[in-house]
Amino acid sequence: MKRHAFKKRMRLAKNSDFRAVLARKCSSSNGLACLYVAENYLNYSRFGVSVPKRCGSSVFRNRLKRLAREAFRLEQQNLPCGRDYFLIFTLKSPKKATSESPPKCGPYHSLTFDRMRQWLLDLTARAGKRLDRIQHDKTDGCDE
RNA sequence: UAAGUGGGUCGGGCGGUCGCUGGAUGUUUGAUACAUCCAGAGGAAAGUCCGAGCAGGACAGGGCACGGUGGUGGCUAACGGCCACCCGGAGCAAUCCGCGGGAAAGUGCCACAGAAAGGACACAGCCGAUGGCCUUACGGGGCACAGGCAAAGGUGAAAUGGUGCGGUAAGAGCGCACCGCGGCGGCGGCGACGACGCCGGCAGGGCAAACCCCACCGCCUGCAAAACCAAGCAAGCUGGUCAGCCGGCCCGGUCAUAAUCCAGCGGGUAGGUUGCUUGUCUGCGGGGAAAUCUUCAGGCAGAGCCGGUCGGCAACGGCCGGUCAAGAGAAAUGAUCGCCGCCCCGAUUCGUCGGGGUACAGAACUCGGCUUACAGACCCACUUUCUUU
RNA sequence: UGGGGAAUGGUGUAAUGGUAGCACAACUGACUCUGGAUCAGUUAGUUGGGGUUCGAAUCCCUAUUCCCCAG
Repeated sequence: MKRHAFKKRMRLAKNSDFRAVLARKCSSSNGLACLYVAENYLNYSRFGVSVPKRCGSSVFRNRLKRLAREAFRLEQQNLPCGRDYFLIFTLKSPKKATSESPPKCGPYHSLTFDRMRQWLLDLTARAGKRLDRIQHDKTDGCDE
């Protein structure tokens, strides 16, 4: 039976952890969210989410975080091990509902769990590829 | 039957799979991991508009300043909250709305318009009965000198009570009727106040959500408060001692004569535990060397909730019984699937089928309120109208 | 989380309770062969909802949005 646990130690918790991931400067984006990757040299991966206030109400921001964590929990077997991931939601949610547009037509509100899973796979693949390339260049540089 | 008013309750349900947080037990480890059991968001958790608890300010006192409240009586730990009543306004009514003390303590403002916005009757004006002067055909006529008057003044939100009749030279509460207003008296009410009777012909405009006055209340800061542990930097510089602190001022109080004090600069950490989620006692058991910690069971105390009963119009209070106790910390309370509810749309062989929707919103020290947001569902009481009896 | 403050044309800002003003921008016209500059004119405003007042940008209540500070 597969384990799909997402324990406390697999979360990015401290401010220094988040700063370290951002300082690695290896990211990919699809216009709605942005994923940063860094090596952590552990035998498991860690994950953190940041949802700015402009994305919506508190309830909705909570839902975004839960969806992202759930996607990571179910997909972590297919991801390379020993890395820190930091997902940032970047897009601004539409303001108060006008008579023209109902309030729940933003790009995030039509988001389902399956699409979030697709996002995560896509972003992690692209960012991982970049990380590999940076690593390769660096080791080459060190060899010289 | 239709329309409406007020109050209250709920705010999807069941099951499968995979997960998260806290606690207990068991196995285990260098940190830990795994298994079982139990518990795990709301009526507004929200806004942060008030009031308390709690913590600190060395003591936590008084006055001033400043701020808040503002009909009366009650409830409450307290409140700007709640209940009942009074007054004013809206509505046919149920009912709703009102920061609703003082303008005769003082100051200020009242633009434009208007004679005038509070100072007189100054301006403009009316009359000139009475007295005076002139004239006369002796019937009277004229002048506006004395004097009388406050009605009328294109205004304005507001103009020295209003309407009507009488009255007069012209007028006027000058007189009368009704309405308004003020004072007095006893009566009803705890009181705000009310109704009645008598008297007064009428005081003297509005604004206090302008300053202010009166009454009452309020020390200040806030769990990122505060305490402890660990790590780490520095042990330096400047100023003070008649100081400094009690956050504005005074009284009063306190530490205290010089560092191990205070303030500022510089430097360094920004990790953990407690606070923190009912409290306390007893019993059995478990951990620990001990202090002590803790599961479970029972009792007690509570400002939680529900039901009953008593007092009260009610808010609320007393008694009895039952029930429930979330505790995260880059921040848990979830994701997905199936079935069933409810609403809408389209088909319908009236058996159903398909599609869509199911609100507002997420605890952060804890309570009592207020305000704001909200798909829908249900209950109770009442008012008006229609129909029937 | 706690504290403090603000909201005025598209933008930046003034206004003792009494006609909402100024500058830039936009538009129109004049000047010019055309554009710029200049001149003349126009449009467009007190964050929403209540209340006090004869009358609120201003005073009071309430909601919304934004900004600053502490750590």
